Amino acid sequence: MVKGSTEVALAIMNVVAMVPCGSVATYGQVAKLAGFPKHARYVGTLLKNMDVNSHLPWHRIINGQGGISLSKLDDQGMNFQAALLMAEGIVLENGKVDLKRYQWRVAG
DNA sequence: GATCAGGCTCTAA
DNA sequence: ATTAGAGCCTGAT
Repeated sequence: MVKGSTEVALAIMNVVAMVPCGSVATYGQVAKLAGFPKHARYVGTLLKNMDVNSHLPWHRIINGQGGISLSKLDDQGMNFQAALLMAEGIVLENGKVDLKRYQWRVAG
């Protein structure tokens, strides 16, 4: 992962890695915190390339509407990401997350 | 080297 | 509040 990664990728996955458990962050937020408010798309593009071995909370990254853009479905017939989110105590309503309740707020 | 596509967001009507 | 168009950047072909 580190090899071939640009400073943008490093900054993004750095922010993603610091997202607290039980909270979610939007692509734009991660990109902005990373220092690249325009790289909202790249966040997804990057996480897409990331494997589960990345041990990064990529599942905590969702779009601005609190919805999951992924199409990956698990045995439960639901989004694989959604399952991970619920596993952290996050409640999904209508397949979406209440950003007002779970969106990650920067402590500092 | 150029072109196309993508897990998005912002601004305008 | 919803719909439509433009913008930014990288990865793959």
